[in-house]
Amino acid sequence: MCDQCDYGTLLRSVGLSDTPRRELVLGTIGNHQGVLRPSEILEKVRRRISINRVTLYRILDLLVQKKLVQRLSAGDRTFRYGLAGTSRHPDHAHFHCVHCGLMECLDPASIPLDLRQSQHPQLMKIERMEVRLDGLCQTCRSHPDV
Amino acid sequence: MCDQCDYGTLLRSVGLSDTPRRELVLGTIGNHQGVLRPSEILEKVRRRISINRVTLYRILDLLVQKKLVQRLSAGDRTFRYGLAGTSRHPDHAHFHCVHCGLMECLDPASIPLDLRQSQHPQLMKIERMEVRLDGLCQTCRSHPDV
DNA sequence: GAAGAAATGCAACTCAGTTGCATTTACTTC
DNA sequence: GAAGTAAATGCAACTGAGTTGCATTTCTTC
Repeated sequence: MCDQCDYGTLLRSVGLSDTPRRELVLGTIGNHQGVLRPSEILEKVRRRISINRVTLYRILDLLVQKKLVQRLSAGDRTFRYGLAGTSRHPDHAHFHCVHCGLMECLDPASIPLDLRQSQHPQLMKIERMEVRLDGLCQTCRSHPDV
Repeated sequence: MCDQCDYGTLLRSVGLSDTPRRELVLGTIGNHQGVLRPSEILEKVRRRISINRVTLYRILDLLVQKKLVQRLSAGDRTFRYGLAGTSRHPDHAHFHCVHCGLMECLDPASIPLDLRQSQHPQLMKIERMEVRLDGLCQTCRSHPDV
C-alpha cells in the first residue's frame, strides 16, 4: 500500500526485532494493494526466502497483535490480511468478490468507518469495526461464464 | 427474532418443502435473538429431534441460498446464522464479543446499512453489506478475570 | 565462545465444513 | 395400495486452514 514505509523500522517501533521473514511478510502485505490470504502471502514470500507455513501464521499473529496488520473476514473460511489503519492509511471498508474471492480496499472516503457516528448502547466496549461489501468484481461481472 | 413467523409457510414460499428438520432449524434461528453458530443450532435442534451434522449444514446452505437466512462472519473461524433481512426485520449490523464469542444484533436504526448511501465506483456489482463491531460485551467487560 | 533467549522448522493434531455414496422418506402414477 | 422415482437424511471419510508441542537454529549478551 505504501512504498515509502520502512518495514524494518515499523517492526522495531512496536518492539519486534526485524528478522528477514517478518520484514518480508510485512512488506508483502504492505506493498500489495488489497488484502491477502495466508496462502498468497506464503507464495510471495517464498519467492524470496524459504519459510515454514507455521512461521507465517505466527508472524501474522504477532503483526495483528501489535496492530501493524489487521485480520479481515471475507465471508469465506480464510482470513485476509492488510496493513492496519494509520493516519496515513485510514481504515476503510473492503469489497469481496463472491465469485473469484478477490478482496480489495475501498476508498476510505466512500464509506467512512467512524465509530463516533454510531450511537449503539455503550454497554459494550467497541474496539473496531469491519465493513465488507460482497458482490461481483468488474472482471467476474463481464465474464459470467468462468 | 419473531414468534409470529410461520416457518413452514416461509419455507414453502421459497419453494422448499417443509420437513421437520428444516422447520426446526429455521425456527431455532428465527426465535433466537442474536445469531448462532452451527454447533449451537445443532444442540438446540437435537433437543427436539435427531439430526445429523451434515444435514444441518445442508439445510443451512439451502436457507442461505433461498435468502431466508444470512451467513455472517464473526471474525473467527465459525460462521453465524441469523434470519435474513426483510421489511419486517431490516438488515442491521452485529456486535461480536472477542472474548466470549457472543454475537448479537444491533438496533437497525443505530447503524443503517443502506447501500445507496455509499458512493463506491459502480464497476462492481454490490449484493450485500456486512457490518460488524468487535469489542467486549457487557458481561466480559465487568468480569475481566474470566 | 558459552549460556540463555528468541525465532524458526517439523510433525501431528484440531475443528469446521464438505463429498460421495448408502439408506430412508415422501411423492407420483398406475 | 404397490411400484417406481425423486427428495431428504445419514454415515464415513476427507479437506483445508489454522494450532500445538517440541526440536533445532539463530541471535544476544556477557
